Amino acid sequence: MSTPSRELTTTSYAILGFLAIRPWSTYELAKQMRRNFHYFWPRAESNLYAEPKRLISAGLVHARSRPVGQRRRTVYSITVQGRRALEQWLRQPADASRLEAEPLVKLAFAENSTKDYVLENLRKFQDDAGSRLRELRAIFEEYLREEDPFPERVHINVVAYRLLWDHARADAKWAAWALDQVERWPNTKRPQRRSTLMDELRAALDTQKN
Amino acid sequence: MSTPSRELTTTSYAILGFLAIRPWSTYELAKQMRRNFHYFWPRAESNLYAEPKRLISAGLVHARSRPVGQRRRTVYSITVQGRRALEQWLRQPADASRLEAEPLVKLAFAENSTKDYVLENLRKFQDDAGSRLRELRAIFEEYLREEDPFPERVHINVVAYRLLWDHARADAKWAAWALDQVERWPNTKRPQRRSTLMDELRAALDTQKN
DNA sequence: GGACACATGTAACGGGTTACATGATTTC
DNA sequence: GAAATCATGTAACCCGTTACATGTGTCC
Repeated sequence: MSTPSRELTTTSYAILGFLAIRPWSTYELAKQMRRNFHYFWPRAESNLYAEPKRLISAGLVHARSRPVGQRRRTVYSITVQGRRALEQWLRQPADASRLEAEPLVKLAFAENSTKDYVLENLRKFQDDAGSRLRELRAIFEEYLREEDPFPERVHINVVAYRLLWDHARADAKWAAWALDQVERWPNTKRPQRRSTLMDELRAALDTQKN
Repeated sequence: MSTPSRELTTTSYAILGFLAIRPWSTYELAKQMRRNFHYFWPRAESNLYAEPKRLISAGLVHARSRPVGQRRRTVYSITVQGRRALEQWLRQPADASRLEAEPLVKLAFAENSTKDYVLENLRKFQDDAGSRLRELRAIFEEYLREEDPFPERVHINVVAYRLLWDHARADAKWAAWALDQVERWPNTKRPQRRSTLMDELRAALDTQKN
């Protein structure tokens, strides 16, 4: 077995996974990642231009470049070894998912801010959830019109997109509720009556029952 | 105004925010971040030992170290400038939150795996959501017993924790549903009847109505 | 007095980011 | 034929990570 000198990253395997579907040029890959992976594996596009080279030196991918004017376009395809490596990677347990939410960091220190700024922050969060919802709806409707580019993958995508949808929904709902809560604060430094807050906590705990 | 030579990161401001509550030693800070921030701003603990130094060189924090045996313990406190910097940072709009979900990356390439491995992956995801739920419940109950260490911050924490709770709930629910869906796949490469999948999509879209 | 968890870091490396550059293609 | 946008990268920097090292209290 050929151990690659350097460990590949999740991003490498994401590229490899796309190449297992069909050959792509880097730009197409980048566009595809932006469309599909952006919500759960966000990466700067410039980064994606470096990855295939690592895959090549590990022998998992090979490149074929044709001249286009003075430039050349490189199209990558997966090798047999690449498929094996991908399959093997898929057998390892995945790392836990990880959320990085700067809006929550700012909220956590609200005492040092004003209600107006806190509300503004929440509204932005809400807008953001709203646009995710809209984008996902557009994708879903594409599926319903049977215009999805890889119909043989529909079963997988339906399952995966559903989580993104649920997250966006949860975010939107929470934002509306949070906005309402913050409005009830006398100011950022002082809680409202503790008992009403405890009711909210109990309400949350109750949602687990069903 | 004193522009710090190097831009501070969100992690720096997170530390600064804690120091705005009271002075802490680095170790306490690390413990506190692990407890509270771990879910929405995960960072390796070793990283936290470097941050205060940057804050010091920006004049936002000062250190007082006392010997403890042959070592010394350093306790950091926020300066007046530090408070100003924190307040100013809180006024800027926050970056969008960002999810990195390797389990979804693996799911997205399920065609190259087997149902068993896909199911295993989902079960791990489910367990993970379950333990988050349990940990959050423990925290909530601490609040209900009025044993929370910073009662003057309860209003903020209730709002912030509620989002984490909703996410964990959404994850757990999705995992159960996804497990069921995957069971219905003939195999990882072939979808079940398309129309039943489209029904799932429509069901998702319907959730937005209420 | 050995083991073990708690406490406090340092060193080195690298993946990912931002910023920049420039060729090709379409639009008007 | 100018402007805008699509396509294809490179360079440099740095935050965060992993791995390591070692002191301190405490439990038995």
